[in-house]
Amino acid sequence: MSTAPRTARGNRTRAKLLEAAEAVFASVGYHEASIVKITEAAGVGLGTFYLYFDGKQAIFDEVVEDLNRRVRHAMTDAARNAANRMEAERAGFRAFFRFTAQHPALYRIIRQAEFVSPGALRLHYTRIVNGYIEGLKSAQAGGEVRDMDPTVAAWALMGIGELIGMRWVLWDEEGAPPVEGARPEVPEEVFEEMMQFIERGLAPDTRPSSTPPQEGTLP
Amino acid sequence: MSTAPRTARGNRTRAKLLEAAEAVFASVGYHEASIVKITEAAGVGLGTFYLYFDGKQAIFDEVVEDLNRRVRHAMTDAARNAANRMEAERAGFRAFFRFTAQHPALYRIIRQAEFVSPGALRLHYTRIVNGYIEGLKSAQAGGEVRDMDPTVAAWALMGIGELIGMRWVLWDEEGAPPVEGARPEVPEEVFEEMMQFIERGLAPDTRPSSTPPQEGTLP
Amino acid sequence: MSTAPRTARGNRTRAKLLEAAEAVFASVGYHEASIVKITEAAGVGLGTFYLYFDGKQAIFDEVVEDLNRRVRHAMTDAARNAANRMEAERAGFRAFFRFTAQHPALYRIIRQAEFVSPGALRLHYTRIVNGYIEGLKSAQAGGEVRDMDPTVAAWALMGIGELIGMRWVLWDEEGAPPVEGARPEVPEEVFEEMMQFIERGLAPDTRPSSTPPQEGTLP
Amino acid sequence: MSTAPRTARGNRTRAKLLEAAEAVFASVGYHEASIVKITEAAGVGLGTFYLYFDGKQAIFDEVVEDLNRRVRHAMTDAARNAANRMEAERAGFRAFFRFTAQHPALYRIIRQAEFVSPGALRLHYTRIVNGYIEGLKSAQAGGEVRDMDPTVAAWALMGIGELIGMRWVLWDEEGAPPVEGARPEVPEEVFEEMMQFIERGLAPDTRPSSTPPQEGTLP
DNA sequence: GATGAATGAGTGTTCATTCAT
DNA sequence: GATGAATGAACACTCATTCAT
Repeated sequence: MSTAPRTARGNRTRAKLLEAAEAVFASVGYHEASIVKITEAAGVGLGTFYLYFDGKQAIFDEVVEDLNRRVRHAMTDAARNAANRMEAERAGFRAFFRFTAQHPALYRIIRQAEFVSPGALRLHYTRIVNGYIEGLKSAQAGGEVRDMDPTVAAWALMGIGELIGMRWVLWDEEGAPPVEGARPEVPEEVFEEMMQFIERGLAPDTRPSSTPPQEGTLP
Repeated sequence: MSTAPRTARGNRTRAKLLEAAEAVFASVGYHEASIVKITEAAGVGLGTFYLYFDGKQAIFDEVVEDLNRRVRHAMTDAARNAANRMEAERAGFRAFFRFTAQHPALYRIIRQAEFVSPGALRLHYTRIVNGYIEGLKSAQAGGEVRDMDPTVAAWALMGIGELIGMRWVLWDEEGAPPVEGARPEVPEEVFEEMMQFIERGLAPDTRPSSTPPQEGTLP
Repeated sequence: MSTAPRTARGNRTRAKLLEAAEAVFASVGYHEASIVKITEAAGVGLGTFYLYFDGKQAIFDEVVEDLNRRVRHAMTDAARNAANRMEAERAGFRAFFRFTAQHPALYRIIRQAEFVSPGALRLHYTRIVNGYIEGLKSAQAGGEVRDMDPTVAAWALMGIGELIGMRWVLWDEEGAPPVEGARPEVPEEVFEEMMQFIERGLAPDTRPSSTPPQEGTLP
Repeated sequence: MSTAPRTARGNRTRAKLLEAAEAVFASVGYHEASIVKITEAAGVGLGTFYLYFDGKQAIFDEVVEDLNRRVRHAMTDAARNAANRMEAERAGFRAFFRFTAQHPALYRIIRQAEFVSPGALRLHYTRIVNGYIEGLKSAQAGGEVRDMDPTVAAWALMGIGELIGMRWVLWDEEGAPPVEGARPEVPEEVFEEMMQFIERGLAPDTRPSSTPPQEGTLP
C-alpha cells in the first residue's frame, strides 16, 4: 500500500513522478507507458514508484484528477472577470483551448480513460459539464440565454469544444500523430465562427411580436 | 504476410474473424483483446488468424474502417429522402444515434484508436465530417443555412453528436462503465433540444433590416 | 487457463516439465525455484510452461500429488507378497526408505508444502496414514497387532519413518545440507532396531494369565 | 554489520524485534515475512532492524535457536521431578505438546528451516534428540529401558512426538490450514495410546520363561 | 539510537507471432 | 486451408538492504 510522503524530499519525489506520468501517458498512451519509463522520466528508481502509488492505474487516476482540476481552474479563472455571460463563455472556451494547447495530455489521456478507468472518465466530463450547466442557468435567469434544457446545452458545448479542440489544436496540419509539446491555439477565425454558432444556438428569441415595447415606438 | 482468401470457405473464415474482432474490441478494448480471444470467438484456430491478417493492428484498422463505412451508410441512407436540409440533418443524427446504440463498439473502438492507429482515427472523423461539410455547403447554396465556414460547423456538429451520444446512449443512468449490447437511443426531448440548438446555430439571419419586404408592411 | 496437451508432443513436454519441477523444487525449494529454472531444466521455452500449468503453485501441487502416489505405490507393491502383517510392515518401511533415498524430493518438497499448499500437505500425510490404518486394522483382526487405536499407531509409525528417514537417508554424515541425487538407504542395524521398537509397540499381549480360559475348555 | 545493543533501550528494541519476528514467521512463514512486517509488528522503524540483525536469515536463525532453547527447557523442567524414567518421558512429551500448543511457531518455523537454514534445522533436532539419548542411556543403566541403540530410539521418539503433535495439536479438526494462537493439547486418550506404544517399544524383556527365578520352581 | 526514502535485481505471468504438421 | 504447440521479450510489482538525516 502506498503512503503519502512525510518529508519535503518525499513530496518532491511524488510530484516528479506525477509530472513524469502525465508526460509519458500523453506521449505514448496508457498501455505503452511502463513504470520504468515513468520512473526514468522522473529520474528516480523503479521501486520508488511504489512508495507513492499503488500501481499504474492509481497514478493514472491521479493524473486524470489533476488535469481535470487544472483545466477547470483555468476555465473558471478566465471567466471570472467577464462582463456578461457570453463574454464568460468566450473566455472559458479560450482558456480551454489554451490549456489543451499547453497540455495535449488532457485529450490523449482522457480518451484512454474509457477502458482504463471509466469512472475517472465520467467524473472528468461530468465536472466540466456541471460548470457549464451552472453558468447557463444563471445566464438564463438573467435572460441572456434562451429557455432550453441547460444539461443538453452543456453537453453540446462540451462536444463542440472537444472536437474543435481536437481538430485545430491537436492535429498538426495533415501530419503525423500528434506528440507532446506546446501547440498553436485554435485560429481566430475558427474560434469566432464557433462562438457565433454557439451564441446563436443559445440566444434568446428576439421575435418582434414578443417585444411589444418596440412597437410602442412606432408612430 | 496475410493473403486474400482464395476460396468461399476462406471468405467465410475471414468474415467470421472480422466480426469476432469487432465484438471483442468493443467489449474489452484493444489491449485486452488477444488474438486467442478473437479466434476463439470466431471459432477458428489461432494460426488461422495470420492467414488473413497481418497482425492485431491490421485487423483493428479493418474493423475501424468497416464501422466507419457502416455508420456513414446508415447516416446517408437515413438522410436520402429528407424533404429539406434540416430534415436531412435530423435524420442523419437519428441514424447516428441509432447506430451507436446498436454498435457501442463505434465509440469504444474509436477512442482506443487514438494511440493504436492514429491514422484510422483521423480518417474516421474526417470522412464523417466531410459528409457534413458537403451537406452544409449545398444547404448554404439553397439558403437554408447561413453563410458560415462549413468546416467549423461540421466539426461542431460532430462534437455535439459525439458527446450527446456518449452521454445518453452509452452511459447507463448513474451506473457502471458501459458494456456491449443494444442500448436505448437518445430520449426524444434531448434530441429535440439538441436539434433546436443546432438549427438556431445554423439558421440564416432573419434581421428585419435585411428583409426590407417586412419593413414595407409598416405604415 | 492451462490446457491438457492434445498431442503426443504435448504430452512429452508436460512430462518433462513435471520431472524438471520435481528436481528443481527438491534442490532449491519452492521459493527459490523460479519458472525459468524449471523450464530451463526441462529444456523448453519459458512461455511453454503456462501452456500446461496455471502457475507455480499448480505445478507444485501436481508434483506433491505425483510423489505421494508414487511413494504409496512403492509401499503397497513392496508389502503385497509379505507372509504376514509384520513382514508387510517391514517391506513397507523398506520401500519407503528406498523411495526416499531415490527421491529426496519427497521430504524436501513435503516440508515446504506447509506454507505453500497446506491442503496438499495434509492430503499427503493422510493418504499414507490411511494406508497404515487399514493394514493395522486387518492385522488386529488377525490377532497380529494388539488392540490399540489404529489411528494413533499409524501416526506414530509415520513419524518414526519420517524422522528415521530424515536422519539416516537425507543427512549425509555430519555434512552440508543435503542435495539431490541418490543416497544410501537406512543402515541395516538402524532398520532392525527401529523395526524391533515398532514390533514391540504393536505386539499383542502374551501374558499366560490372559489366555488360560481357552485352555480350560480342552478336555 | 549488526551490533549488540549497548543500552537498556537497545536491549528492549532487540527483544521486541525478536518477538515480532517469531510471530510473523509463525503466521506467514519465512518467505512471506518481510522485514517491514517484522518492524511494524515490533513497532520500530525499518532501518532499526539492521542495527541489531545482519539480515532476515540472521534473525530467523536466532528465532529458531530461541525456540529450541525454550522447548528444551520446557521439557527438562517438566521431567525434572519425575519418579522414574517412564514418568520423565511422559512429562517430557506432555511439555512438548503443551509448548507446541502455545507456540505453533515451533513446527511451522522448523519446517521452513529445511531450505532457509539447514544448519539451524539439524541443530534443532539434534539437540532435542541428544536430550532423549541421554535420558535413555541412564534409563538403560537403571534397567528401565531395554538394551537397544538409544540413538535410534531417540529419533523414533522424536518422530512420534512430531507427527502426533502435528496431527492433534496443529490440525484443527478437518479444517483449514493452522494459524497462530493457542490450541488444545493432544487429547488424553491419544496421549495414553501413544505412551503405551512407546513404553512397550522400550520396555525390557520380561518373559517369564527367560527369568531364572521360575526355573527354581522346577523340581 | 532511530528512521524511512530510495534502490534495482529478480519474479511470475501474458501474448503476439512463428512454423511444423 | 487450418491448426495449436512453442517461444521469449516485455511488463507490473516486491522486498532486502543501504544511507543520509
